[in-house]
Amino acid sequence: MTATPLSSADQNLLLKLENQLCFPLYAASRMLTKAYLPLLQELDLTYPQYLVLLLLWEHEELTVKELGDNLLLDSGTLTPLLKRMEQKQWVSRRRDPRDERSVIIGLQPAGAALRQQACRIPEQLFAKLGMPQAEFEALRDQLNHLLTRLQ
Amino acid sequence: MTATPLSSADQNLLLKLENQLCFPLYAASRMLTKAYLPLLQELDLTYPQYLVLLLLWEHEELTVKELGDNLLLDSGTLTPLLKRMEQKQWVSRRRDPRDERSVIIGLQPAGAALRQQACRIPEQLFAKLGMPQAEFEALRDQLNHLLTRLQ
DNA sequence: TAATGTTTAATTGTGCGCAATTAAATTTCT
DNA sequence: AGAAATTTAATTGCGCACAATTAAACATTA
Repeated sequence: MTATPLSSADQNLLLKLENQLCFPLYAASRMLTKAYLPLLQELDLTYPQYLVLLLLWEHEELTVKELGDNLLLDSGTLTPLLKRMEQKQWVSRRRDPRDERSVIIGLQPAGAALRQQACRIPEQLFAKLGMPQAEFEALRDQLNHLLTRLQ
Repeated sequence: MTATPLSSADQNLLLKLENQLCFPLYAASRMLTKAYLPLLQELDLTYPQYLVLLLLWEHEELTVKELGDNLLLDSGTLTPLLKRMEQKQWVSRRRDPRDERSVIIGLQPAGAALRQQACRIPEQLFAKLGMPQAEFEALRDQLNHLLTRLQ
């Protein structure tokens, strides 16, 4: 299969930021994370720390590996992040006695208690967005679909 | 306007990663940037550096402020990034003689020359995605729309 | 069982992102 | 003109992201 050469006019169009998929994705992601900031600051949380808690509120205990598989983050990101969360007494870290390679992350009482205050965040953010529900769900589903393509 | 309380079952649903907008956005953005990596590494570029060049190929000269307005990045991010690009002789940095507060970023020959190799990246990436064109454009347009909401 | 290969976290080093502060230049107001 | 407010970059400090390497634990296989 031979690549068709593009005219330079076509290239000019393709090189514009707004015609690409990646830039709007990159920028919207950062702006949306920024919209979370005031809500998360009340809980002294960063966005990736909030994601870790979302998973732990659902599963109680997860290994670093499992957290990484779910969040698509590696130990280079998670290890220092989890150590900071341990210092704040939100999570615990211990080796799995049945497989000493794995580190099990558990919820401490303070981390479990945060759920009460955090459980309103999704609604608050949805309200802040002021986006029709159908549009919200369509975009979310397309992004989840893209995500499966990218793995 | 009074907030309607949610059932705890509803809250459980809302707190799941895949039901939120932000996580798929955050994860897809990182994974898509990662898909650019092999293409950008051939040019010794990072993704945000590539974005700066996309703008300069179009406009030849832009101030740090204008770059920041376009990319939604501030000087805390751009200043060190542009200094690294200056060291590699891709861009030039000089004060605007008509307004000494502004720093004008221009293209150096090596930076202009990169365009020849980079102009194929958008097509290569689109091919790599293997996504129907209509789906690509719909997602891109929805993200651009979300982006205007978030500004 | 001993050697080989794989899996899992941790570590190291680099480059963003961004809030907060500082300092200089310019604009606006009185 | 002079004072006050605004704009613009740079700096500082912190927390991700992630590639690459290391080391330990476990699994597989000869």
